[in-house]
Amino acid sequence: MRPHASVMHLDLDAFYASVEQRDKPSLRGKPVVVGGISGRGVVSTASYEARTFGVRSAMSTREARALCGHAAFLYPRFPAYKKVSEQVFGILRDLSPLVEPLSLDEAFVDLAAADLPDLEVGTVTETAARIRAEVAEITGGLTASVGLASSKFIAKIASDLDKPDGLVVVAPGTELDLLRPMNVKVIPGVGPATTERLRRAGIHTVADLEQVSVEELVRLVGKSHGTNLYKLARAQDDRRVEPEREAKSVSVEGTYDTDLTDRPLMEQILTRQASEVAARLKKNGLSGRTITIKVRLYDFTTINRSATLPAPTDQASTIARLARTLLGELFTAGETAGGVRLLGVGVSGLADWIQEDLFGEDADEDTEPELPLPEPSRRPTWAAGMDVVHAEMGRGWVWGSGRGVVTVRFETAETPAGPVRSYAADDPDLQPYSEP
DNA sequence: TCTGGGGTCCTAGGACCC
DNA sequence: TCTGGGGTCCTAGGACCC
Repeated sequence: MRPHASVMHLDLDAFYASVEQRDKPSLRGKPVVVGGISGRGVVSTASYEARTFGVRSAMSTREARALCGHAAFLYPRFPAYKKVSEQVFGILRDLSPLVEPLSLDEAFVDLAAADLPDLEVGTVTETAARIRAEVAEITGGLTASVGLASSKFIAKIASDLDKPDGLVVVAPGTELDLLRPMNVKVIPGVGPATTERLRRAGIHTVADLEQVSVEELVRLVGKSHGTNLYKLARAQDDRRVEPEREAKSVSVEGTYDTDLTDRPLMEQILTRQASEVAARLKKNGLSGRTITIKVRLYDFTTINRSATLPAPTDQASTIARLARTLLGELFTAGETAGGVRLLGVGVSGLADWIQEDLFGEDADEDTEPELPLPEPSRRPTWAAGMDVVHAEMGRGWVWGSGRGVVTVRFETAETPAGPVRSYAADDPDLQPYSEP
């Protein structure tokens, strides 16, 4: 714990949905749900208007539709979110060299490393207010909620207290007053399983937790978690803001609308996923020794099987071959019999170097025949939400599609709400649009 | 048609080495 | 005729986060 409220936590409000409302003027003020739209999809982000109907992140899209059928259901547009995220991180890095990203929409910033006259409450509060204004300015109106406190733990809790568009400063010395009445669930790392264990021990609030000895907590939830909880219940947190964190694994997985049972098809899927993993490894100059496959069965039980190579690889063919072997072992053991809903491949044990290819063999020749694959929650060619451009009407986005017809609304962030038109799905005048 | 995808960290047991 | 102990690597599974 520091003597000043110099740790800032910033969180962009309903991030994906807010970017959609910015870029789709007709959706401003309306319920918007971004996520997997197809059979087994879940909600990534709901706009605040959709939240009033009870829609929440991680809820199945099916349930979200039942709660708020008139919402706009959109596929995520990651390139757009990434661009906004980079703009915001630019602002944060101009403020301090110590910025720790937690995701596209969330970061810690160490104000003690910023160029500020002092770290008094007034100064850091003004700084945070300025940053929030800059974020709104550069992103075209997106709001951020910010927490300022003497530690990461309290800053994170603070940013949540006045969402959306909030700014909360926890004055040094007042941390425990804030914390004690709160439910243990507010502690990051305390999820459903831990909450239940603590509940059975009669521990509900942080104040309850504070009464429990380390020994007892370790007995309840394990050594590492127990000692952490003991400290956090006392607001003891001296974790640093870490600007660079190295990746530890790279993986690709997909959930299929109908369960998979066909082994050759599953091998094809693994092979394609292995190529994606290899491409991402190469792009980042990484390679890894441990190949893991992940298989989620029809009943949601999850199986991982891994094997470790003598030397790291970034070769699609090597990853794919091993992945198929691991899958074969599951088939032999009869574990896939009931059907598989999710299949994935990952590489861990990463090194940021690649062993010299001493024998000049290999050169990844993926000559596997391309078979049609069921896409994970197969994206229609015209996915709801995607950007398009029409030869005469200009830019717009896909409102919906089906039965050979695409309906488009012609508007962008810079226009007023625009008109809706429908076209044949194969109309050559209509094309997907991507940022130049 | 309940339950995504990309991660991180922890635990626990067995192999193996000194 | 008794049954070390520490350390590291590997595998599998689970909890959790956004």
